[in-house]
Amino acid sequence: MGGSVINTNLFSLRHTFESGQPLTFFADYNRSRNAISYQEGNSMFDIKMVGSAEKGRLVLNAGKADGVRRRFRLDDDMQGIYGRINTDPFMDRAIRRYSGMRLTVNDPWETTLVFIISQLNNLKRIRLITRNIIERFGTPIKDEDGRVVARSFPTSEDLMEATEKELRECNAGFRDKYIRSAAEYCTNNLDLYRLRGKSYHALKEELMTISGVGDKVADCIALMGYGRLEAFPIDVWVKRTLERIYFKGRKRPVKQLHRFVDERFGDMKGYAQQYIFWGGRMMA
DNA sequence: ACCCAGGCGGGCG
DNA sequence: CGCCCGCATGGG
Repeated sequence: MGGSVINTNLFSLRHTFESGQPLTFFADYNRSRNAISYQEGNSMFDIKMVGSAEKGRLVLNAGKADGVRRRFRLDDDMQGIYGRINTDPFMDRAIRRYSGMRLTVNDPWETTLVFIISQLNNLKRIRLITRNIIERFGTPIKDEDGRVVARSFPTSEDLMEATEKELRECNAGFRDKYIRSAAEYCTNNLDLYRLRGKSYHALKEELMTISGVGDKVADCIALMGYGRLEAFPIDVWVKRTLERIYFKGRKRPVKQLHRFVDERFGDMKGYAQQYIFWGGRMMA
């Protein structure tokens, strides 16, 4: 069952959960309990955070500790990462305010689906659509009495049976065809789980062969589905924030922004992006 | 009414 | 290559 405890340094369950990453679209976070629960495969996770973000502990009522360590990147050296990306007053402020916010490690297919849904969309609707799809196509998980207590995230194979009409009913909108096509393609043509060893650029190239996955979404998948910290997805928020903080509010082509962050944040770009994304939204 | 959201594919020059 | 357009849907 559970019962285990993980000691944490510079980890905030709340900021991690509220920062718009794939897990946050289907896990349930209770702010007053400072606890989350979610389904992963056949296992249920129920995790409560105690103590401060600087030094705290995670109490697992359900779920395995090693999986939690990996999912929340608890072995990352945040002190070192902050030292690397805290390059200016804006970053300093974002790091202070969201101290302990981690990148999460998510399943490649889940991440792919979520970020296909994310295009031209907002966090609230991404969450709605994701939940609808899980509810409709996820495999039911039952208790001893046969009652459905949860549903697992639908695999690509599960989603091959989804019609465009059904996906529209999940509020997917024009993304229905991308979802269908990705489900089939990732079942029959591209095994996402075999891409883990590839270089960042090779990985991106493979991901972009999926219809509905372009440069930005591929970066999101690389970062949050494969843990590639070299990835720096630039969405409208990140673009605006970079321009505001580093270019006096002048519009800059995405290509130039990529060169800028490559130089500035180096191999910790991915973490920098998460703080710029969330800090830029919340501290505008 | 209009604009926007963790963009992408396709068509055109 | 780059540019421009349409795309569903709900909220401000």
